[in-house]
Amino acid sequence: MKKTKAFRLGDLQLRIMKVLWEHPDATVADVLAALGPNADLAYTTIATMLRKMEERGLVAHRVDGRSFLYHAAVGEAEISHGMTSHLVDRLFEGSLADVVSHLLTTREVSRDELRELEKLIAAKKKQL
Amino acid sequence: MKKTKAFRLGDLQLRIMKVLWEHPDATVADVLAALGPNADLAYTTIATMLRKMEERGLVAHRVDGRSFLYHAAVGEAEISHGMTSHLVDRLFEGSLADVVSHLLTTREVSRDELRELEKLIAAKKKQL
DNA sequence: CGTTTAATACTACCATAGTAATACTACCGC
DNA sequence: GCGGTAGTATTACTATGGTAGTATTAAACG
Repeated sequence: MKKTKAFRLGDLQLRIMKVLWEHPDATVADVLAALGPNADLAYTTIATMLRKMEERGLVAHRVDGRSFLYHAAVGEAEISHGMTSHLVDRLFEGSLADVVSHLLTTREVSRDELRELEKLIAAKKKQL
Repeated sequence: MKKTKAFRLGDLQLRIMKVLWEHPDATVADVLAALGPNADLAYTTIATMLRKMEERGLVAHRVDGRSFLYHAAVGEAEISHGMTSHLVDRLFEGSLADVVSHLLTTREVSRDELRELEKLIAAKKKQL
């Protein structure tokens, strides 16, 4: 069993994963560019993070000439699921209703969004 | 402004906060006991964590004889909101529908829970 | 060919979370 | 009053995330 512990991703690591999910086979320079100039990071910072993340099994690379082409080694669904479940379990004891209730009371919600939610729930209901 | 950065709580820290929200004015021994014997931690581990958390402004204490009585210095709502928002923003770009959709597809959901969610949404709708 | 240069590798910090042993200290019971 | 004990204080160590400088190497260009 792998048991990647696919939660516990730092902010930068998650941003890098997002880049790799969208652009597989990215070089260090590609990732740095994709993070945008707002994220004022050194080239070597990204390179180091990618190496550390590869150690952890989050990403992998293949060689292309002198360059490494990195790609995500775990899917977005797995990470999302891991991180979300972790939070829901830790903070709301796994109660779905508690999470949604919390979200509805603490965030700005538009009428459109509410309609969207109703649709989601109706669909799920039919599926049961 | 304090800007407590009220997310980024480790697991143990969150468990301690939960204890203090339920039992204010708890001693180190009280917290340790409340965490249960399953959590096999040393007395000094809790004491150290509490001191570190006090440095960060998460908890505070008052003196009672030789003992410190600890209480939470930030509310449960603030922590929940901070942690949840952080995750929703980082992982789902702030989209409520995306979060709920994800929760519905990745977790076991009972018909009762769905009904509960519908009720929550209906209530919110009326409130707008 | 030799030199610039672009790539990775190595090393080194700092911060925070978690964990705990050890040291100090003051009260309480005898 | 003295010693045990119940507290806190100090110190320390591991792991991980973030950040980046320096070293090395190999390719490319003239």
